[in-house]
Amino acid sequence: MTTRDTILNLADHLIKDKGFNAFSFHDLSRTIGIKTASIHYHFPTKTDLVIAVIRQHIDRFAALKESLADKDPITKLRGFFSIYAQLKKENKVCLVGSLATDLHTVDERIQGELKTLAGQILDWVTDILQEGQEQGIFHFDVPVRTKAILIITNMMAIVQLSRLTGDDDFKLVKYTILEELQTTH
Amino acid sequence: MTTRDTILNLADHLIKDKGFNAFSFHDLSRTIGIKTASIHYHFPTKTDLVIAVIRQHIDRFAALKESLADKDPITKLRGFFSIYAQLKKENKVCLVGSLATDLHTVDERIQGELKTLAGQILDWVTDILQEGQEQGIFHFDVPVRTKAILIITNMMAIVQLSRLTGDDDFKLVKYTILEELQTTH
DNA sequence: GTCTATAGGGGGATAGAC
DNA sequence: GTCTATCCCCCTATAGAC
Repeated sequence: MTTRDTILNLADHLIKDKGFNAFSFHDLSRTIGIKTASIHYHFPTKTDLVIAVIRQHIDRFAALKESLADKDPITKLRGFFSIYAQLKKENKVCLVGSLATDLHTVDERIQGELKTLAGQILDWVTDILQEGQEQGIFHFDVPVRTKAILIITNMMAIVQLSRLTGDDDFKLVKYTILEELQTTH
Repeated sequence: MTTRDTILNLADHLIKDKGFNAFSFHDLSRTIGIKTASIHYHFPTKTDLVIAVIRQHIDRFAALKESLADKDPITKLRGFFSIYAQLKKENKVCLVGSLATDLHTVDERIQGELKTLAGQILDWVTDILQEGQEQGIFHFDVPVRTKAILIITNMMAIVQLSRLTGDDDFKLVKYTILEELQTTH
């Protein structure tokens, strides 16, 4: 792995573990074993680094969506949930939630990139739910975009809240959503 | 209002606006019009200040619960939602969400206090849902504590996510939850 | 690409005068 | 209770050698 990618992945980890304002070039430097000045060669500013982190998420998200394109809606939704399951396993929160709470402290370029990522997530979950509803697999009474927001907010916040109420609450939420979607009311 | 309370309320505002690691004694100093050294007279350390902020939330939450004790479950739930509606109005996020994302960067005493607040919130919403279900006003198929977690996570995260997807999404979520709870499936 | 050295600012906290 | 003065540390970022 290139040094650039090592920095990128570690920054990604740190933002989801500690938040934007708590992670420093020294954190990266110490762990990777290069000096902070060297990091600036790969990413001129902290803003540039965070933008690259978000873009990596956008790319990986698109790749996940693509890899599941011909699967059934349940498999797609499980694929979406696996992102958060991995976060929970590492006791991290999601990038969108982490940066959204810090939104008023970051560069406008970061805010713009984050809106792109959030829009992409919302669009994909909306598509999955739409497809499942049309196939008679998912059942819900509210507009599909609204249902997508409800599910995304459940995921976003349970990785945060379960840090306080108990780690098992993540699986509880995940399974409940999957069950509830497939139940005929 | 005492200087102590002024500091407390401003710190509360800043944590929900910018996050724990982004707000400084200088922010407080500049706005209030006293020097940073004077703030340490009222709160020896930043940790002490944040703990006082959380305790104020615990007290106000208990007061809200008490003031609605003899009301119907729908009124109680609307009262709970009004906390987040006020946050959304000011484009802030909730204290629990803000500090949960920064959890690994704060003192253990803060973590403990925050767990108390989260537990209190979960208990109250669980009680409200239980009462509504027993009265035949609310309808849901999952365990009552689970349903409480789903609703709380919707609220926690929609104040974050709607910073990115659009402020109107808050009301959408609020009304959808209230409608869905009262719908017979 | 990575280093040393350093600039320039901001952070929380304390001592002691008033 | 609030002030001035100060300490010491951490932060992002840059210049220039290697």
